[in-house]
Amino acid sequence: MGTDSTGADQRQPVMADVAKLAGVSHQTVSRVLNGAPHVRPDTRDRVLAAIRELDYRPNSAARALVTRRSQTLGVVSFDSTLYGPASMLDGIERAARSAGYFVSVTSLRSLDGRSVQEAVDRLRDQGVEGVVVIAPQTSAVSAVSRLSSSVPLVAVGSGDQTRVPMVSVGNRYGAGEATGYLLDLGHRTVHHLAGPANWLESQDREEGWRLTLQAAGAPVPEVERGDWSARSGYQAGLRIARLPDVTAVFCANDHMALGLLRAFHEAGRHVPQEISVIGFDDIPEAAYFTPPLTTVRQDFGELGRRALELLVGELEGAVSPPAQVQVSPELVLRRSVGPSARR
Amino acid sequence: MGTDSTGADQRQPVMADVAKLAGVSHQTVSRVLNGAPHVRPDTRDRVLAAIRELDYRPNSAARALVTRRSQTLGVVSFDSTLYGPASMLDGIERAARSAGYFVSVTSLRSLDGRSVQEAVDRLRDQGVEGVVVIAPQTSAVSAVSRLSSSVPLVAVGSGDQTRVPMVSVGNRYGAGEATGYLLDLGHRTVHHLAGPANWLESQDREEGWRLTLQAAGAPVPEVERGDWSARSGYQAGLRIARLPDVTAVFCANDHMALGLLRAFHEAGRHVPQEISVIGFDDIPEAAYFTPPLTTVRQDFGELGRRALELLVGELEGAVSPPAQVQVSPELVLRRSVGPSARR
DNA sequence: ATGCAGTTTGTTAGCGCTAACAATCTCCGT
DNA sequence: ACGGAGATTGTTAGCGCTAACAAACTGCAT
Repeated sequence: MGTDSTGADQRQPVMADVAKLAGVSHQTVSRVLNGAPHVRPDTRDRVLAAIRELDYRPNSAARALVTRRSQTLGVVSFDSTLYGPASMLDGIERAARSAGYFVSVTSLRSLDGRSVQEAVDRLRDQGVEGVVVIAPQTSAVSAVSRLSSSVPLVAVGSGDQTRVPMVSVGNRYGAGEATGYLLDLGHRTVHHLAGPANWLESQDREEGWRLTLQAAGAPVPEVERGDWSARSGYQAGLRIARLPDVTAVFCANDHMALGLLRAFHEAGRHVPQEISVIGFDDIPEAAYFTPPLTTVRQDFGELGRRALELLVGELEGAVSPPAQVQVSPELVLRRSVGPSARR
Repeated sequence: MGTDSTGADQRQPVMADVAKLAGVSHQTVSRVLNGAPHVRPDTRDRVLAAIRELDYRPNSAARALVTRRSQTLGVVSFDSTLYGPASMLDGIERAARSAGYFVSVTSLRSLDGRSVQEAVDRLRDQGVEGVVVIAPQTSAVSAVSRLSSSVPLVAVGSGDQTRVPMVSVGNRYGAGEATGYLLDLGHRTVHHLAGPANWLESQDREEGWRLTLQAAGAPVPEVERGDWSARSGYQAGLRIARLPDVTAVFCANDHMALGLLRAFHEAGRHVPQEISVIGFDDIPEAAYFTPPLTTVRQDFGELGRRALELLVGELEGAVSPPAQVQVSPELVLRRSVGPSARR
């Protein structure tokens, strides 16, 4: 580019350029930019005009350097391809934006302690003011609890007492609702297709299911286990379809329920006539499964939003007590459930 | 926190602290950090030891200020809740990380020109070195082309000649493959459930479908249109199920195909015996639909990765020609397709 | 021994911004 | 008309880092 014929060089304008053009000091420009009081209206106008004319953009690095605030939050996500994490990320980003923060993401393949620590460190090195960890696995949660971090941190996912503020869904409650609903329909008991053993969501949902059965005096069948994918649900479904006395299955998520439905269909087991199926999540597609899936709805976006609120509170508010926020799930009735065939 | 008994204050250590501890100048510390040549090994070791001891972290704002490089890239995404955008974002983030960049996201609700411009501006204000726009809509693409931006920019999505480098999937090709496959099976023609009219993906897939029909001399039925959601696919499916002569439908994405399958099931139209259905995307669940969905696979992650490569090339390489990269989709055969019933 | 090339380290000057304080300027009551 | 409280602006000093140059030190050929 070089220097053009007017002699003005092409470099980005800085505050001093604006100041000169407006005939004020750079500090006054700064004051206008930051909405400081005691700037005379016509001065402000001149400054704003100069800013517009030069298309001036404040340098965020310089500002961050002196204010020690980057206006940026970090998110550590796990496989943000999945509907849940993706929705949370979305919720977090939107909430962050409206609170005036940027969001820097980093996505993990595995949630072992080292990876989480690394991710948080990386974000911290970048200068984020706080971090949200989407931490659905026990390993991640314990990693987060142990985290040697000077950055405010909030976890979202399931989970119990940790030192870290946490937002989670009432997984136990939701699982209990689903299980109880099936029992009320006359099913002698309810089978369970659980998620991976090291995920908190799995554990909580399984526990909610188990406690409800026990409270009702129903037998507790052996748990089947998948990895959240439709494929694993399908495989588990083939196994379950061979068991003669199954009349109801509660799946730990909708994707596995989809695979399960597929397997039952292939095995000639009719849903809901012979077997009732309930999922968890209420992904947008669940209503269009064959048959439409009864499921436990959780609002991932809300989860993300709440997590962000917590973090911003910690950042800007005084000292917040390590909070534990719960978002309640809700049973959504569709056609994959019916009364027990064997009364 | 205040000051502890040793008199050392609690503030984050800075380069000067490391320098003092290691008995060198701060510049030498900087050299070690940046891998500059001409540092004696034992000096380097002492510096590294001091860094470890103090748990020193370079201040990224200070570095960015002086180097004019933020090591951060921006991504403008549209509804990152959807599988496609989420996967691309994932691919972009991973590629960025391995190229040494951070990723700052911002997610849009609508892709009109103003929103895109605003998002890019926001990212630019934050100091990103380049931007990837996940821009599947015509409005976004034209917005991007018009963008008054001093930031290197790459678009990912579909789309034709723009001034902006772009990575896209061979939508026309994939749609042609799907349509041709159905024709080869003896279907007199193929109906099409398209996506929103203002999405480039929709347009390209529709065009691929149309051209293939025309090339084969098949009649071109009226297009049905949805909004990508299973719900809209379901509604379109109810309409299509009423048409007597439909034997094959090509859907512009898998979610709509799911809704379509549901509608056909309810209408008593058997897939694939009476009607064949092909989708687009190959989401992980497609293999577990009832029946399993034949679809056109596209590798979203790869798309994201390529986009990032392009951007980094532009950033670090000399001057890159405005490239147009295409990723080829692939037809995946499953049971939702059969020979025409009406020969 | 002496000088010169190359290596290794240190010193200085900003990057563009805000915080803190200093200097003016207003306007009012007296 | 005069003092002072407030409003409005300007000046100075960094934030923590890297770039550019300067200084000191090494080794080896002479």
